[in-house]
Amino acid sequence: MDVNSEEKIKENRYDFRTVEPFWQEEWEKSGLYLVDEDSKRPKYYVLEMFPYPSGNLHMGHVRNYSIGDVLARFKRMNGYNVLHPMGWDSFGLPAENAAIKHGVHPDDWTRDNMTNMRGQLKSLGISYDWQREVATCLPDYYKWTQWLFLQFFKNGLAYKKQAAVNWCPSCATVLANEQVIEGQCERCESSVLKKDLEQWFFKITDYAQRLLDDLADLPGWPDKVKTMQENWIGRSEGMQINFTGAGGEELPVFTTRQDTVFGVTYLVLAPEHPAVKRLVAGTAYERDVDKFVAKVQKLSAIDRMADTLEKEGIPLGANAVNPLTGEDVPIWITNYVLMDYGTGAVMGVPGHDQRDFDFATKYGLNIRQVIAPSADYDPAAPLTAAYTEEGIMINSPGFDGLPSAKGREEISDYIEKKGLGKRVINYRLRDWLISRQRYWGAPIPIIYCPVCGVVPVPDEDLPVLLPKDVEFLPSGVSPLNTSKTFAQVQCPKCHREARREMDTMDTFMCSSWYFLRYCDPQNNKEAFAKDKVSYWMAVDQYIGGVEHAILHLMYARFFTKALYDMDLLPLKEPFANLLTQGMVLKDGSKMSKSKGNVISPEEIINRFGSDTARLFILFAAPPERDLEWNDAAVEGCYRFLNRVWRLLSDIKTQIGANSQEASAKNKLNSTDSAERNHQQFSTQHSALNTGLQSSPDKDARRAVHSMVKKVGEDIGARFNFNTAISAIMETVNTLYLYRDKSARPDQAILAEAAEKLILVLAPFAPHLAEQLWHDYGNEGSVHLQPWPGYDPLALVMDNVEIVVQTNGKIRSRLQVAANLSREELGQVIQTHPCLPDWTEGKEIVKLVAIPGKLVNIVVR
RNA sequence: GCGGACAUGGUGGAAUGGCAGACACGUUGGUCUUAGGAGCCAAUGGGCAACCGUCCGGGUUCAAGUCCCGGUGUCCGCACCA
Repeated sequence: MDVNSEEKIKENRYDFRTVEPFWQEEWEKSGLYLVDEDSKRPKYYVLEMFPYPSGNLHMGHVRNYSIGDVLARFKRMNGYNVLHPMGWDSFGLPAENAAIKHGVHPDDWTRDNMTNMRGQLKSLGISYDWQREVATCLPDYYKWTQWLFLQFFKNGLAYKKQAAVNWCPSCATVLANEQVIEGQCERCESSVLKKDLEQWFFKITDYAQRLLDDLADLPGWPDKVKTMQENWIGRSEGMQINFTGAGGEELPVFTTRQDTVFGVTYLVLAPEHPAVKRLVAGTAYERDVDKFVAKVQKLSAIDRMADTLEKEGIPLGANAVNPLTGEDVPIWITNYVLMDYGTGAVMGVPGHDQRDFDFATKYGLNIRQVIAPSADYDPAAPLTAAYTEEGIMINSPGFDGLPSAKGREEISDYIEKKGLGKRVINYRLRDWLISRQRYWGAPIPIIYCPVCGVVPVPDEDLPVLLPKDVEFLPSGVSPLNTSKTFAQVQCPKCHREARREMDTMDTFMCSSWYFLRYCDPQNNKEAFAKDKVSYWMAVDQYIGGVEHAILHLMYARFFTKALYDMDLLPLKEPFANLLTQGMVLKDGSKMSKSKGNVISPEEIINRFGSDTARLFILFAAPPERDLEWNDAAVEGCYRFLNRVWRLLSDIKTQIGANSQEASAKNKLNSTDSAERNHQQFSTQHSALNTGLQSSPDKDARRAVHSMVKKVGEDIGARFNFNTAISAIMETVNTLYLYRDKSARPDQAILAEAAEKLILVLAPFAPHLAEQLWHDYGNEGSVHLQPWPGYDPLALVMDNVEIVVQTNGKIRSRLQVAANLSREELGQVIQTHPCLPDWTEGKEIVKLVAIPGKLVNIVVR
C-alpha cells in the first residue's frame, strides 16, 4: 500500500482513533455532563446497575451502559435535567479471593481495578457525571452504610439471633437465603450446609405484605420481575390449628386446606422440631429417633432438596389429638417437613395431598377420603392417588355436602369460635441475614460490653474503619479477629473495656442505597440531604440484568420503604421504571473465561471504535432479548457509520456556501424546548415543502421527517433502539439514492437532512455526531441541542399504493390519492374496469375498504 | 410440580388485526482496482409453475405471525412451602 492510497482511505473514513478520544477530552474539560438541581427543567434520573470492579469491562456492561446512555442523551436533548451517574459496588468476595491467590491487598486490588475500568468506561464515551462517582469500599461511603445499619438497629429492624443458617464451606461464611441457588452457593457453587450460628438479620419479613402490595404501583416494571418477587415473597393464606401431643405438648400445624381436617390420620414434625426430643425422652423410640434426626441433619441442603430423595420417616410412639374430631393420631417425623416454614408441623392428610399419600402408603398409615370430586361419587372405591382438587365435603360431621371452598370458610369460623386455632398468613420470605464472616466489607458498627450488652457505635465515631493488618485466609472465623487492634474498644456508655463486632455486612447492604448517595455524593454531614433526594428520586429508568430480579431489587425496595418509615425519604418505591436487558451471548452461550468465548470490549473499541461497538449492541436485538455476538455484523455497523460519514462529508462540500446559514439557524434553536422547536421547524419549512414540485424532492424530505418521528418514538416510548437505528439506515440509503439518482438534488433539502441526521445519530454515535456537528460549522455541543422536530406536512403523501384483495388474496395494487375516504375508495373499486377480473364473475357480498391501506372484496 | 417468557429465511431480527420477512449480516454475480478484507451496482423464503410459506391442531374475523382454545418444544425463575 503506498502512501497516497493510504491517505485516500483515511480521508474517506470516520477516523475514530482521533475523533473519539478528542471529544471525550473536550466533554470532560467542559463539564458537559455535570448536573445540579434545577427547578426550571423537569428532572430525569437514568441509572444503570453499578458494576463490581472485577478488573475489566465485559460486553454485558457495554450493553447496559449503551442503553442507559441513549436514554440519557435523548432525554437531555428533550429538555430534561438528566442525572446519569456511575460508581462501584466495590466490596465483596472476589477481592479477597484475588488477595489470597496473588498476595495483593484487597484494597489495592480493588482500587487498581476501578482505575482500569474507569478508563475503559471513559473510552466508551458514556455521558456520566463523573463528579458523582461513588465507591462502596471507601470510608466516606461505608460510613453511611454503617449509619444506615444503626438506623435499622434503632428502629428494631436489625437484630441478632441464633438460627440454622446457610453456611458455604468454601467461602467460609454464611449466606442469605437469596444467595443460595438450588442448595448451592451463588458464588462458588459449593453445596451449602446448615449451621447453627448467632447472626445479624434485617426484618424484611415485617415488610412482606407491603413489598407484595406495592408491586401494583410499579406498572413500569416487567411482569416477569414482579412475578418472581411475588413468588419469592410467597404469601399463602391458611390456618393454624392447635393439635395437642402427649404430655400436653402443644403442636400447632399450618394448613391451607382446613376443609380436609377430618381426613387427618397422622401428624408429622420436622426432625429439628423442638418437641421431638421431649416426646421421645426416655422411651424405647428415643435411640432410633435420634439416629434418624442425625441422618437427616447430615444431608446438605442440595441433597435434602433433591427430587430423588425418598420420603422417609419414623414414628415417635406418641399420639396427638385432632382438636376437631377429638381423635388420637400417631406423630411421626419425616425428612419432607421443613422446620423454617409454617410451624414445622404438618397434619397428614393422605387422601388429599400427594406427598402424604405416598408416605402413608409406604408406612401403612390410614387413608381417609373427606372430599369427593362430585355429589354422585362413590366414596367406597379406594383411592389410587391423592385427590387434591376442590370438591364436596364428606365424612366430615357437621360439614358434609359443602363445597370445599365454602367448607374452608365455615371450618375456619368454627375453629376460631372454639379457640382451636386461628387464620394466619404465611410468607415464604425469610428475614435477611446480613452478617458475613469475611474481611472485605463494611464492619458492623456494634460494640459488645460485658455490662451494657449490645451497644451501637455512636454516630460521631463512624466510620468504623476496616483494619488493614488482617489475615484473610478463610478459616470460618471472621478475619477481623486477626487484627491486633480492631477488637479492643471502650464501651461508649460505661467506658469499660469492650469488644467490637467482628462480622462485616453483606455487600447487598451497600448496593441497597447507592442510588440515594448519587443524589448527594459529597455530603459529609449526612448520607444524603432530603431535599436533594426529593428532587432526583425516584429513579425514572433503572437498567440492569434480570439476575438481580430478586436479590438487589427486593433489598433496595425494602430499604426505601424502611427509610420512608423513618422519615428519611419521601418515597416508597425507588425505581419507577425497570428495564431488564438480555445477556450477551457468543455461540449460543454466555461469554465466560472458562468457555473461552469472551470478546473483550477493549479489543472491539480498538478495532472499530466505541460508536461502532455501541451501535452494534443496540442494533442487533431489542434490549430485553438475549443478543448473539456477531463479528461480521459489527463490521457492518462500522461500514454504516462510514457510509454516514461519507454522505455527510459530501453533502457538506456540496452545500459549503450554505453552511453559515445553517449554523445561524441552529443558534436560534439551541435554547428552545423540543415542543417549540417542533413548531419552529414546521413553520420554517412549510414554505420549503409547498414549494416542492417534483416528487423525488418530496420523497426525500418525507423520508427525513418520518425518520425523525420514528426515531423519537422508538427511543422514547418503546425502547426499540434496533428499529430506531434501522430507520436511520433506511433514510441514509434513501438520501444516497436521492443525491445520486435524482436530476437536481435540492440543496436545502440536503442541508436539512444532514442536520437532522446528525441530531438523531447523537444518542447512538455521540462522537461521530459531535464531529460532524462541528464540521458543519455549528457552535456548542450537539448533545446540548434540542431534539429535532418534524414537519407533519412533510409526512403527507399525495398518492398511496393500496392493495386489492378478493377474499383476502392479493389481486392487484392501485395508486390512489392518499386522502380518499372509505366511501370514495369503495367507489373507485366499484367502478374500476378490472373489477370483473378480480371478482371472476362471482357475486360481491361485501366490500371492506381501509383508506390508505387496502380493499378486500368479499365474493361468493 | 407451580409460575413466567419465547417460537418468523442460511443468521440477527421487522411487522397499531390489514402487502410476512423492514433493516442488517451472510452468500452469489457484476463493477472499479497493481491488489481488495475498501467503495459502488444487482440478486437472495421455498417451488419450473400455478401456488406454498410465521412450531403443530382447532376456532373467531372480510382479513390472523398478531386475538381465543388445545398441544409440542426451548429458555428462565421458584420448588418436599403443607
